[in-house]
Amino acid sequence: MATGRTHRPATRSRGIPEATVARLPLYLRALTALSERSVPTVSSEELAAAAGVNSAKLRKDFSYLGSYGTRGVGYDVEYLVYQISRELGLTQDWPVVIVGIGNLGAALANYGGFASRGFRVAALIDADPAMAGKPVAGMPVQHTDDLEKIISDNGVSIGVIATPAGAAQQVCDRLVAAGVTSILNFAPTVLTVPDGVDVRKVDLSIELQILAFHEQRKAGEESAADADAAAGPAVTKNQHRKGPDGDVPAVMPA
Amino acid sequence: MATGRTHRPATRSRGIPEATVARLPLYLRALTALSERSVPTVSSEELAAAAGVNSAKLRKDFSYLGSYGTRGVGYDVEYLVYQISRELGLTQDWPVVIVGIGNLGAALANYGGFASRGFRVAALIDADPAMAGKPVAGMPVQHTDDLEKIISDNGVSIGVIATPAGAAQQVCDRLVAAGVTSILNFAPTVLTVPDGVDVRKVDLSIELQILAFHEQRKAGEESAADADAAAGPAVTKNQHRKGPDGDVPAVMPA
DNA sequence: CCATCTTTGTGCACGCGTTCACAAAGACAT
DNA sequence: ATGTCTTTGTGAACGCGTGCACAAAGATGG
Repeated sequence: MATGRTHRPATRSRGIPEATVARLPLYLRALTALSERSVPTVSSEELAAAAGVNSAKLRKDFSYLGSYGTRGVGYDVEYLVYQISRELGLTQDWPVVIVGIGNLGAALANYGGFASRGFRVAALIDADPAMAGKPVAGMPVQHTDDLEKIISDNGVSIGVIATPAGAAQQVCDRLVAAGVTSILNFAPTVLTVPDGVDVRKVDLSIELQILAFHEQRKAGEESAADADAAAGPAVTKNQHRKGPDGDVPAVMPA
Repeated sequence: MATGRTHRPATRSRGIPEATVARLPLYLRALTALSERSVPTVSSEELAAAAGVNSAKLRKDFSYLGSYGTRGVGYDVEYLVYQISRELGLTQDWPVVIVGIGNLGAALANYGGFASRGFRVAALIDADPAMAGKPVAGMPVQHTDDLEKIISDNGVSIGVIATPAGAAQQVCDRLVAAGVTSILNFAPTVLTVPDGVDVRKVDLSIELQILAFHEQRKAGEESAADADAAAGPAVTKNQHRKGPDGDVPAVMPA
């Protein structure tokens, strides 16, 4: 017995499944596009195609929000845009700070998608004194020393971490201590946060590695038996069977 | 209908669950850190803590790869690093191209995490003639016209799309036609690709919106006051009907 | 007003992923 | 060698997410 049970049943979403929440922005984007083209109504089938999901899934997702459709007709685009926006909390303004104004941080600061939908970059923060005052995306970079004051003055509750991995946890701790309760982490590290703080991570390296896995698998299927020719000492350890896979693992580095 | 999209029942991983594959890079990172500190072995409990996952989950994940641990001791760090690397296909070199060298594309080009682990930026491609030849991350940007040639000359099978949303599908089509079978998409669009092509998307805006949802929920729990009748226009489902187009729907919030 | 047609909303079944809990396996001390 | 102790590997239960398939709801036309 190692640790006591601090079992949280995850986030108690107001009845809306997490998987559904993750798709709402997708629907919202598709709906916004329709709205701009002045399309009045849309069927679940059409909208699902535009969002790249199954239509049954879409209908079930919407059912968690309430009954906003009209049978025989479909969904009112404008109405749905509003409902989803409200559900996602996009009808209010969310000031965010970006910490770590390197290449990525600067790119994020310039990213239009931020401001487009309820999010406003309240401040850019960097630890490098040479960056202080320097304008990025039409906004002066501020020094990390003022982090706490910036957070509290602007009522920031969402922070974006784009620092090197080594600084991420420290920055995270300061953000949380200053009152930030949601963090979007671009640094390749596992962040530890107290209960009640949400962390989402975006990791370019991980995404690429997942792609590489599938890519390797695809390559291995077409021309089977050519990538395993690597030499290596025979290992008595792996006498396990791996199922129907014809893979022959037998290599181990010293 | 226009798109006859065949929906994939996910990828048919050769026995290794997709969820496990997605965690392997996480384990690999933690193991690499241990390796650099010359730690010889690690228990599932320790490694799980470092990777931020449940230890039982980690053991089950590893069980899909084979029996690489020693009971009573743990896992050999070096051995596991190698096994996971091999499983992910990181023992070989993956040339990638980045298309769309704006702020984000440039940031990606400079991102160290790319080159660190089997991935090599083979080329930077942009549609802007003014960018052509300009060095970014010590590498000259090439024009979109040469995309097909670049792909085939370098044997690129992984492409990164960092273009504006409007250009993404077109770029995607050209990449796929040229032989790319894995795409990492940063453009806020749903990409349609033929069977056999993997697409992973990274969407900053979506991540923020998901955070906003939880943030709103957190705020709403503390001060349960305005949830429904907030700023919503007085429109009910049945009354709401947009007449003939021309009228501006009055459903949008401030 | 009734029939028909379209599309939503959802009950249900199934499969995947997660977690628990424990037996088996090996290290280590005596 | 034998017993004890640690840690793995996994069977089994459970819960969530997905997709099918269909009844209910409403529009539309006669």
